[in-house]
Amino acid sequence: MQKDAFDLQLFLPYLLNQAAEASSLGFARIYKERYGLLRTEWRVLFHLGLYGRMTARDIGAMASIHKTKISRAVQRLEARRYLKRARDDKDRRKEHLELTAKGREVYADLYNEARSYEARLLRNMAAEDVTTLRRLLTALGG
Amino acid sequence: MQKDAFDLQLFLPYLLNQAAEASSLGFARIYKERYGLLRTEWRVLFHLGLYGRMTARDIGAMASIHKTKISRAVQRLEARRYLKRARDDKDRRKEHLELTAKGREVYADLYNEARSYEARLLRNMAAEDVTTLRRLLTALGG
DNA sequence: TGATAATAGTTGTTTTTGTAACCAACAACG
DNA sequence: CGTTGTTGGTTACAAAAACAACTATTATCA
Repeated sequence: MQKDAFDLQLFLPYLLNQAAEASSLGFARIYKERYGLLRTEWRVLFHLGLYGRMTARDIGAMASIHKTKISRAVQRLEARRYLKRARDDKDRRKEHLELTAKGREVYADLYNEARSYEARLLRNMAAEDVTTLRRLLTALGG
Repeated sequence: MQKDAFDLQLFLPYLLNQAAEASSLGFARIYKERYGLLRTEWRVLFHLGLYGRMTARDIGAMASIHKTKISRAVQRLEARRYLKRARDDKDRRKEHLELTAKGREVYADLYNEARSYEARLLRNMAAEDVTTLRRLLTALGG
């Protein structure tokens, strides 16, 4: 039919999804079981933990997450006292989000988990391959 | 704090998810808009198109899709007359699934779309990198 | 055999997500 | 100003996914 065979297992969007799902699973179990967090909540938490005070809009733009998802994640994180909101005085539409002490604790714990989890994931991969992988994924997904 | 900085954008599960989502989007639009298919439906269709007659269980095992998702995808594909079911005579729990002529047409069309879509995705990537990428993703996600 | 467990697949219910409509505050421009 | 458009964020409703419980059939093994 065609000279180079097409295998679904090699189709890039499919392959990426499989790899993403498989490699997210273990970490998801941690933040889910330990803190009852959802995927978007973990992401918002990490954005605030890593980059400090920012608005919902900025997180959305940076992570390509829809604003409704962020809105709900922020609500739940606030309900657990992981973050607090502060309206911007200049532009009263904006809300600056910031982790509380409790939120920073959770973040610090998950941060360590993330690092060791990733180390386990990449345990058997050559350092050069890891670099290449990151570069290519960034090109595809940025 | 720590010697090698941790950037969320480089955290592998995150990066993989971003790349997977971004690279699935365009193809999803095609099967969605053109045929009203859902993600799992497209996947089931492709399994049957590529590998021929198989059972729901086998598809699930091969693609790591939960059986309830497959069950519902099969229902919808059957309702559209894209596939037909046949009970196994030896083991009457099993159902062999097979594409109809109509299903094969849709498959053939999407097959071509998948190939050209992937080609566009990889347009700017060196052939060697593509090989490496597939190898690494397979190692992560298989 | 017959009781127990395992397998293939379906159905029902609850969570999450996606989409659209919405409100309030600000911007632009006549 | 004031009308029109845009932006940041929330809410409501519909679509989809996750999870658990279920039926029917076959396998296991005392």
